Amino acid sequence: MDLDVRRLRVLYEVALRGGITAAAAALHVTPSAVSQQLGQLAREAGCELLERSGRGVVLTPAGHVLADHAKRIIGAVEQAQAGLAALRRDVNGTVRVGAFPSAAGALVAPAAARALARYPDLDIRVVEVEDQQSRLDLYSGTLDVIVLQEYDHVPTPLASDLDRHPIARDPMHLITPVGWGSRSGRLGDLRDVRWIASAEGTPCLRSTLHACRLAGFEPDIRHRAIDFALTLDLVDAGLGAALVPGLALRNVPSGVHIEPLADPVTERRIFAVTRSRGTGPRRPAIDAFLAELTATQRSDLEPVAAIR
Amino acid sequence: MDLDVRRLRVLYEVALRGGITAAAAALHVTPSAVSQQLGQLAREAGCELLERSGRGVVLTPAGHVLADHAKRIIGAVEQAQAGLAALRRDVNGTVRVGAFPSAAGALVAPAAARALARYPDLDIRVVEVEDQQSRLDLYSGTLDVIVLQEYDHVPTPLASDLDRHPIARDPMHLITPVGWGSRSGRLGDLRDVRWIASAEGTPCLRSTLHACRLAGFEPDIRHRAIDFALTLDLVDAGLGAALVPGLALRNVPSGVHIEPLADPVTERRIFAVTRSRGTGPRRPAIDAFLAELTATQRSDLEPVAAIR
DNA sequence: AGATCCATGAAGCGATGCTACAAGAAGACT
DNA sequence: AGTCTTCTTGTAGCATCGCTTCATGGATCT
Repeated sequence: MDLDVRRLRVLYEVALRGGITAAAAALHVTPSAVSQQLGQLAREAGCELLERSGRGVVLTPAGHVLADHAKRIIGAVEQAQAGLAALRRDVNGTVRVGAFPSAAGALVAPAAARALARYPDLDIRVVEVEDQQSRLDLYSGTLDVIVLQEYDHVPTPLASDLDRHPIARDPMHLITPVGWGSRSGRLGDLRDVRWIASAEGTPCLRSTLHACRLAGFEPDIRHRAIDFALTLDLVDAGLGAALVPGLALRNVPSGVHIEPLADPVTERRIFAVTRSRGTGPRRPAIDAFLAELTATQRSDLEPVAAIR
Repeated sequence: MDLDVRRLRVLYEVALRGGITAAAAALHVTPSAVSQQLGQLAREAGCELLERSGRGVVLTPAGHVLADHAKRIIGAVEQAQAGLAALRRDVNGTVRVGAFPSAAGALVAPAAARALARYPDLDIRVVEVEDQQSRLDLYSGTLDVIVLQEYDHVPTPLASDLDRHPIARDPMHLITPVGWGSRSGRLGDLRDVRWIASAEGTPCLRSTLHACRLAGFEPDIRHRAIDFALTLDLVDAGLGAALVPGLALRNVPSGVHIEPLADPVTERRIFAVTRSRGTGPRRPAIDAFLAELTATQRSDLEPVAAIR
């Protein structure tokens, strides 16, 4: 007669991921188990919650309603745990952090190290994630904190039930082979050279195109690299110029010349996102880690100077 | 790592009933099971939730916090069920109604019969309850609707998370042995006769005393009856007069004379109480029953005329 | 048409939660 | 004081539940 909250969790995950197999993967069980739980839940609810659509399933109206309630219930449970942890006032438990590669290495790792040093009972787990996937994992509780980037001309919309915690501004840098000599950051001087940029559809590529067009030319992109380390290696080999955010400039090859991008300054903003706790405290462990993350010094963002 | 909602239910029940044994009875399990669940919950929570105090247990601060969250979570689950039922728009399931005896017989039973006749899938269960106990059962979900009474000079406080649904006003009647002749409802004429009243501490007794004192005398109470049927039998035997609410006047013995109590009119108000659904619908089944209950005709409240 | 992916069902096994019973602690009664 | 009662907690055993594995049935893509 009563709805089982554990099954509601399963339904919520299915609604989030859009399928039984995906939900099963997120829950670390087999699709069969998910299917059985949903079947039982439908019996408890007294009506069909999802129907087959092609190869997969879609939620019925009742399924959507119930999934929405499930979200609220799961939030209330998490709030209870947070309230309890806040009452104990001790920072422990696990904090799962998802971040894109350059932030993970330059920002999250040091912050995690500081937090772990300060709170011995803390367990921080860093996962490299894709932007889109990370939001699902944040909603489902697989992740507690995600670190996102936002290029200044591409604002990132954020749902109202998520909290935004600014971390840093990360200015773009112009990098060229040392053989080319210094350009003093003038983008316009590089209208006729070969370029290295990120893959189609990435915000980094859009940012590069945006900056070049502002400077009055269309870059001649010859090479594509998603990993900034590869970008640096390509530049080091003299294959072209590139625009790279400062955070990615760690362990720079010796053949790469770096200079800050002169006016107009192009930069990306880096921020953390957590599930919003409408009322009531967040888990102290999460707050402790966020404190370390947002306390990042400006110097951490300019490793260029240290390397040059 | 996660708090189990089923265990939170157990904790909530313990907080409500004030003990493990009482909670176990309400949950229809053995105290041992409750104790084990609480132990497991304490391990999940990471701190003690209750401590022994004398023969029983009391909640620790953490226990109170968690029980409070549990209440919210349970409410959210119930809201989910209500939302689902409202979506199905069909009136079915079980409605458990608690009422004091006279209302149960005169009001609840006919309303339940009408509701059952109109909605074949409905399952209504009427339970005779004590006022105090019924509120706990309402909170814990053992009952969905309780019917309470309120004498006009003794207002009944109601928590903010409960909804009040007025049903009827039930005026008091003056009943005397037929041999005494008609008194035309003047209470002052009966200052020197023997009286029959309810037991110490009952609101009915307070109401009788209040009415007599307003009329300027202290009644000479010789007999005590809680059940109004017994009161009527005692009056029928010529042992005294009594003040009885109209609803109790069913199947009146032939030797009993009934007349409405003249000014000042003393009456009790009868109302139903349900758990408040802050936002979102109530279960259609409960609404359907409430509709029948509040649609009670005035004629139902004056069976006197039909019997006289 | 074959191949692939996804959801669902049946059988079996391990874990979980219950009952029954016993023991210990703290009032209440005589 | 001593005994009784009441309440909670612990242990052993058993039923139920939920998972995995394996197999089946649709639906889409090539």
